[in-house]
Amino acid sequence: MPELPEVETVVRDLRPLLVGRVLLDVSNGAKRLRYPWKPTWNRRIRGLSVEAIGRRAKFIIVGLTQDASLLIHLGMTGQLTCVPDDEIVADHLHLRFRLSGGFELRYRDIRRFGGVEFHTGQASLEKRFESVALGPEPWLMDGDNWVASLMASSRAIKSLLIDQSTISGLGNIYADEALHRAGIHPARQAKSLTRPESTALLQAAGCVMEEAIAGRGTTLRDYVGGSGLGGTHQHSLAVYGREGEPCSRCGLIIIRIMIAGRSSHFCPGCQSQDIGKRGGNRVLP
DNA sequence: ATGCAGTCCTGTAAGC
DNA sequence: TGCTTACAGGACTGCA
Repeated sequence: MPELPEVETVVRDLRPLLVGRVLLDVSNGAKRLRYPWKPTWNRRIRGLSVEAIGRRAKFIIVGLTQDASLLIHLGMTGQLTCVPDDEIVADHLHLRFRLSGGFELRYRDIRRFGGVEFHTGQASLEKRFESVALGPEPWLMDGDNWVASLMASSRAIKSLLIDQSTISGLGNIYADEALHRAGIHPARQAKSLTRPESTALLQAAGCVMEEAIAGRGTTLRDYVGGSGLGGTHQHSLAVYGREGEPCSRCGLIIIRIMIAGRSSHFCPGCQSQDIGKRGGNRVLP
């Protein structure tokens, strides 16, 4: 399930493989994606070449000549890879962009929660981003604005962390990891956090993401990077997916509860329900 | 306005 | 063994 670190890894992998290549053609499968590719785009991409590749939150932006771009979201199981065009074709492959030099940019997505869009002009792209109302990424979030957002919300802090309009890039895995690192119980009301706790949580979110990027992301099920290689950060997770195992910091057994319809993993020792208790203002390695 | 539950989708695993 | 059911969750819709 690609969150910010996985998307960043895909971008970094693809950059040397993709930049400078010309889009020759595209073929798309019959199954409808959440963000569907329109057949009218087929001829419009022909002859455009890749100038840059970047990322905003969990969206990948492939910058093309003539001010055009591809906007890609991987959803839950999306895979964007650049491979030689004779590479074996796997199931659930939805889009194949034929590239110069005998390569293909492939979009594969088992559960079809993602997709690829074509945009022309900066305005079209900006309008698209406005419609999803993305908050800042953790390391760009202003501390005072962050504290204010938390103080204004009676929601569970876990629910706020995965809400892309408040802060972008975190999903279920890294939200659980950030809460554990900051010593905050996921069910705490956002407005119950003290200022030091809020600040520690923001810092923890940034650290967790940076470490995950360094490990090429977390491969639990379907995620692979842009060259098809998986991540290694699953070996470094402190709480996510570790229900019933002892906490590496205090030894208590990690618990899983449901918050806002999502699994939330936490350590009852390190993450107290009580305000300011048990290391709420610490950021530990 | 706010926040929750439901929806989409398929593969995997648990349970009977 | 073979079926049914639950679960995984990013982003969106609809409802209270």
